[in-house]
Amino acid sequence: MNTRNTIQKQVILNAVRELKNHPTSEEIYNYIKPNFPSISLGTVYRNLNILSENNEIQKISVIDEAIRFDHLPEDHYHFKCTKCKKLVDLDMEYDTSLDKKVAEKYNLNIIKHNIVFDGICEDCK
Amino acid sequence: MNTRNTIQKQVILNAVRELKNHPTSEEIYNYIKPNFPSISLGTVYRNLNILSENNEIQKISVIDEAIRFDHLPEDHYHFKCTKCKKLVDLDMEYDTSLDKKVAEKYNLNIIKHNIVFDGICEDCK
DNA sequence: GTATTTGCAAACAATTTGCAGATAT
DNA sequence: ATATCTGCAAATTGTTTGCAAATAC
Repeated sequence: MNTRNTIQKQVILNAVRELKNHPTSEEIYNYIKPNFPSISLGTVYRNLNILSENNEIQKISVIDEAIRFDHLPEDHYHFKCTKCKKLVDLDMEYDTSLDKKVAEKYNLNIIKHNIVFDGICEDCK
Repeated sequence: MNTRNTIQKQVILNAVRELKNHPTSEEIYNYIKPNFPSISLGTVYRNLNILSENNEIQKISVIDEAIRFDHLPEDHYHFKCTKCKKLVDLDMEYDTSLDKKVAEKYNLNIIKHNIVFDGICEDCK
């Protein structure tokens, strides 16, 4: 947590926030590069990991794709179009009762849950 | 779908079923190797992809880990221990009303959803 | 008989890492 | 002043692929 506030880190966090829709590390790098040509891909990877460990952004893993990053730090659900592969944040209430239910039924300490809906988006219908 | 029934494919499917707890490709390869020394890792990867395309097994992607394989072909929920990284099938009903709710609210064709609960398992408490 | 699959090795893609110099505190 | 971070390149990890020989149908 002893993490310094470098220009690179700020630029990377801004990029994730500006791109919004779950970019990969590579996409973030390409977005930044024109305005900050000296930045290196390694630095992007390192900072994305730090930012997600510090819960400023979230990592999302998608089957057969590179890791994606979500600018929203709080828990929420996602929709993924199986055709165009687009990933979308869903604006619906996080259901804490699910965590409680599973915790009781299986005697586990539940921290949170994630839901990903698969289907076809409006554009691909 | 024009897929031949080779010994390798049978052995690989059996391995996933016997290992049960969501092995990686590498783990499946290592499990098979002693009894079938000529098998190659490439063949394991190829067949795991074919088997999951044919819905005989499922792919699961876990953050910061290799793809894992689930011997259960039908939809179900998972628990992941954030300490020991163990992934567990949860025996609870699949909630189709969630799919309906999202489909209506966002005007999407929903095929299915996945839920992964994060927390600490009994062994790690 | 022939199209698919295999084993092998090389290629590829995504991510991490070691290091010497630069920078934040 | 010094511990952390950067850029760079090389290394590592997970996975795919091209090819000639083997095999399923």
